[in-house]
Amino acid sequence: MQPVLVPQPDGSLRVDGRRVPLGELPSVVAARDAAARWTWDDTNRWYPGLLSAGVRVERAHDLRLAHRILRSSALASWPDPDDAWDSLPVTPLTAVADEPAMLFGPVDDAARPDPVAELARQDAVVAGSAAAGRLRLLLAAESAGALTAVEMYHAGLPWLADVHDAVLTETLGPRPRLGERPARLDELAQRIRDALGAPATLNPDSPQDLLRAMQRAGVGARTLRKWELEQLDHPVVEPLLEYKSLYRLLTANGWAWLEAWVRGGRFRSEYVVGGVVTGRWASSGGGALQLPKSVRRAVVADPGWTFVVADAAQLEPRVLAAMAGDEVMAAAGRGPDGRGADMYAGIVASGAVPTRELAKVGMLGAMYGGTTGSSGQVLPRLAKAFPRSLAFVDEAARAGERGEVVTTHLGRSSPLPGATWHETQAGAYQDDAGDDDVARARSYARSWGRFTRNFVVQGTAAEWALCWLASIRRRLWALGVDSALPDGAVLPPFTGRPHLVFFVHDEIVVHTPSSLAEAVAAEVQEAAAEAGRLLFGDFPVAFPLSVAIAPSYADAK
DNA sequence: ATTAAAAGCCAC
DNA sequence: AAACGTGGCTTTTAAT
Repeated sequence: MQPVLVPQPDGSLRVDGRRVPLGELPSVVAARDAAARWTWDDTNRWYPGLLSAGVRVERAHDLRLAHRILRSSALASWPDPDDAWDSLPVTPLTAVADEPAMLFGPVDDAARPDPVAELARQDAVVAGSAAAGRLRLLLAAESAGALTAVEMYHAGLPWLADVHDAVLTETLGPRPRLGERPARLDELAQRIRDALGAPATLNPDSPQDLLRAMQRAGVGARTLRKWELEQLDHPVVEPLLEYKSLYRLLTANGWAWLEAWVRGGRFRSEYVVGGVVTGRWASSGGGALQLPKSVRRAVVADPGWTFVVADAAQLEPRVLAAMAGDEVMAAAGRGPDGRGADMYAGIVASGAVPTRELAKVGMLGAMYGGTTGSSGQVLPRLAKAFPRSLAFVDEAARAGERGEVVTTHLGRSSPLPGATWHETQAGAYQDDAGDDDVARARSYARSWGRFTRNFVVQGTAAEWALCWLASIRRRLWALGVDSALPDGAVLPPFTGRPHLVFFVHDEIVVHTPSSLAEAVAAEVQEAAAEAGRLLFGDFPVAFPLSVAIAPSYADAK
């Protein structure tokens, strides 16, 4: 049930006691029953090659990812000092997929630690935990996430380069020759110079030059931040803000981006599972997690296909309510029919605060540690209406201020503050400590408290999202039908079935044959309910989604 | 010439 | 209104 891939010195693998030449791995995997949990050092190292060979894996155990969680979890006690598993690098997907000869990467790496021993060690650590069930769920979800991330890279996000190019041309003007400024930016640069009475040599791309020119013109700006410029009353503000906005589009998602990251009608950015301390995913290359709304028009489904786009509404406050056991706040998120409604509207309906906007900034402030402005002002009212949730995040913040570890619902623990932090705290208790030493220590402590306050919520929301993803992935596969080509050949994974193509923290995009879109939408809904049950059992918290079916990502929002 | 930091904006 | 969490990425500018 749990075959382990053990790299051998001769470049082959040992699986279930049998020697398997690398080239035979796909057929060995394909021959096993679907319940097998494939256990390996690094999903990124083995799974891309399997997918390329047309073999999908249902379940996996990623030893590297599991190790990272267990090593620092406060819900487990790890028996050994640091070893090779603590510094095992993740295999970059680009290294595996770009080079067919490297389908599985090099295997004869003597430094690779023993996966069989590591699995036994991890099993023992989990079994010895008082929260073994939660940890098992977390490890399973993390590993399923690793499979999903590789599959999304394999499939890619459908991307029409000509639509992207049209967006750029409409906004910036036609693509200029190398080193030249697009027409629209050029006009704005001239308007900026005119408004400042600056010479033609003024380059708005140089913050130094620009700020100096603005000071000479008496604009009164101290920085070039957008929000600060918006406060000013000067003719340069409007063209400058426009320039900055277009410049951003050009440099971050312009023609160069298009050429670098879009190939064959697909955008591929590598997801880094667990790449954020809280357990959120990071991404590498192309900035998948910051795709600006302006270019999402280019995300267009294949002919005959469409997208199901879903995002979890107010995920973090719902997660907070559930982990804090706050029935009152959970009720505010269930709505009149009990199936889930706008949580901020529910908070208003409860009488705690007068407007939705205040409910929103107040809850965000509670989860981020905000103290100023309208957010700070409504906190006392929220604390009175929802004492359990507010006390929960406050306790996480206090633990952080004391330099302690906090832990998510399933058992991912925060790191400890570094040496500088401790030195600063110690500095406040020196005999010769001045007011500034004490203030700095307090500021550092508060800052770490904001981190731990947010960690428990963001981290548990990431766990919910992992379970959601895993459930969607499994349901889509079960829903799918194997498409056969006219000659009877079966299409490889994901070329004929609905599949995940995008994920950002609390939002997913499924690329699906149009005929299955409604069924996919229903499964995505079911998966959200399942994720809630997996994490919080019978606790009555709702996780409603907003779901849209549209052939373009931009139209789904 | 190369690297690192700083500033700023994008996403959630 | 502008301090209040997690990141990636690009450019300019300073440092080596």
